[in-house]
Order: sequence, then structure tokens, then C-alpha cells
Amino acid sequence: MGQLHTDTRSESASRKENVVRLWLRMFSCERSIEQRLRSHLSASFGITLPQFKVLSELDRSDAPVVMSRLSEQLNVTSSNMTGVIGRLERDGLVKRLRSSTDRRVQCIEMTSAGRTAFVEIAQDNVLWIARAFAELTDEEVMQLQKLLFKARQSAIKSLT
Amino acid sequence: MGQLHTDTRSESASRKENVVRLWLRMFSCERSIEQRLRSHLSASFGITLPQFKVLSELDRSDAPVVMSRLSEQLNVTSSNMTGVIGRLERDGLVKRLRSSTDRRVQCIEMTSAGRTAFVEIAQDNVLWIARAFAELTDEEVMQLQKLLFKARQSAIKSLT
DNA sequence: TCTAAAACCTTGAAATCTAAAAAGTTCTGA
DNA sequence: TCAGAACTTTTTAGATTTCAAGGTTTTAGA
Repeated sequence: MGQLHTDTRSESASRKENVVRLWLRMFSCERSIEQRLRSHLSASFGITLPQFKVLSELDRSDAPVVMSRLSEQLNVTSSNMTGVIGRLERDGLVKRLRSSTDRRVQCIEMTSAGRTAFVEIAQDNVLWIARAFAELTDEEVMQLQKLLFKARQSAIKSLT
Repeated sequence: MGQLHTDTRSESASRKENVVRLWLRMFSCERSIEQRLRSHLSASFGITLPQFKVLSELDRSDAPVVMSRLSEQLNVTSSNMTGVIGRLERDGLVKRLRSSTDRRVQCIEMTSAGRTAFVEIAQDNVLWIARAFAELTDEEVMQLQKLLFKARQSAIKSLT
């Protein structure tokens, strides 16, 4: 259990090695899945992953959602969100609504076409994700969830 | 432990829910760390994450590395790699070498400037990553590593 | 009230990324 | 031998992403 020959204050060499390996593995795992999901969404539904994520976020709330809230939720910059929303609007899946109380604010709302498209994609998406993790036991799924949550907390807290 | 009221053949509703939550969490965790790492690399060393990854891959092998191998290792398309290598070459960190035996192939090699830059960044990078995961125990690091590996295997195998 | 700071969104520039197609090279089989 | 298939990289077009800068609107303080 304990590290007999290394001090506990500074990181041991093997700890560092393991942590780097962990990061590479996390990157590779996430990327493998994300890449395949992007291809699947694009080929099957002609939509991009960020666009689908925006629709999911809009679906989660009943009322129109403020731009800044969307970029917060999806963890991207607001300038990024401007572009994604612009293309979704161009394709007729969402509508921009200027808030009447605060005219700086843009609220985003799904159109009925957007809602129709979303329902179909979301149903497929659950099955697709279930398939991706098919070889993990229920317990492993829960454990991985818990550890990833803790890892994220650690990163957020430790990095400035 | 078992699910008494649901069949084991099809996925239960709660299993699906958990798996989707797992995916969202994996995405969010990876993204939180990656985003901060990008900022750090850019601010401290004026280099991008993909560029650093290329240098790492070149460092791992003694001989020059073929383009297609790089894009395989980094899990990106070859057209993407063309651009990244182009910018690294422009900045004098790598060199392109046309293979003499097969003139289709481009081999990539670090310049001495590239090697110097890489050593400094790599040293810092280990510490940075160790800090990111500082709040995980050694055991949790190993467990997460193992589970992510298994998840990746599952995704690769299950998705066509 | 008036003005400076803050908040919200957009624009512009540069890098990353994918998919599809093109261009050059090598291999293969009649 | 030689035409076509297969392989390796690049080009092209379009989407995503960040950062820096700018324009509007709101808020808060003098």
C-alpha cells in the first residue's frame, strides 16, 4: 500500500508516470467515442455534435435559453456559440428572440422543425451510447462515473 | 445486485440513463482538463496542444516518423495532420523528409530547435498533469486508468 | 443626472478538425 | 508491359474553437 522509499510530500516518479498515462488514456478514450459519434450524427442525421448538444440543452428547459447560459452549459466561448446558433438558425432548427426586458440578451428557442428533428436524433443517441459502453458492467459504469466526477473536481480545483 | 424487475437481454431504462450520464461526464471531464491545458500551453510556451502532441510522438521514436503513422497515433485525419505539420515546419520545429524508397511518403523529424523546445515543455507538462489529478489517490488513478482502457475497447469493438 | 464600468453578444483572425476529392506513386494482374 | 487498383499526401470547403477587439445596453457610483 504505502510508498516505503519515497517521500509523500513530493510526487514519486511512478505516480507521475501513472498520472500522465491516465491523461493520455482519458484523452484517447473520449476522442475515440466522440469521433465516432460525430461521424454517426453527420452520416445519419446531417447534424454536427455541437449542434445536437445545443438542441439537447434547449430541450432540457421549457423556456427559451439565453446565449450566455448555453455557452456556460456547453463549456465553450460565447463567440463560438454565436457561430453554432447562426448555423442552426440558418437551417431552421432554432430561432433567436431578443429579450424585451434586457436588449443585450438573445434568447434561443427550438422551432417545431428543430423539435421534430431532435426527438428522432435523441432516441437514436441513447441507443448509440448504450452500444458504445456495452461491454462495461453496471458496476463499472457507476464506478467510472464517480471517478470521472472526482477527477473533474480535482482538475477544476487544482488548476488556478 | 441483480435487476429483479427488468429483463437482462434488453437494456433497462436506468442502465441507459446511467450510460448517457457517464458519457456526458467523460466529455465534460476531458474537456475541462483539455481546455485548461490548451490555455496553459499557449500562454506559457506559445504552442498549441496538437502541436505539442506531435512533438511528443516524434520524441517517442528515434527515427523520423511517417505522416500516416502520426495521424493514426493522434487519432486525426491525414488532412488535419498536413496542416499541423505545416505550421510546425513554418515555425522551424520540424522538418519534412521525402522517403527515398517510397516517394509518396513524407517523414517528419524534429529540428534541434524543436527538440530544445520540447524538452522544456515536456518537463513542465508532467508537473501540470500531476497537479490536475492531485486529489486522486494512487489507487483511484490506477482504477480510472483501467476503466477508461476498458471503455475505449468497448467503444471500438461495439461501434462497427 | 451623467458617466464609467460591467455585461452580453458579435466580428475577425488564426488554428484545428472532418469529409471528399484530387494528385502523385506504387503495386498488381492480365 | 501496362491499365487499373490501392496507397499516401495534399487541397478544398465547411464547421468548430479560441482570443482579442468592438458595439450595445444596462448598472452603479459620483
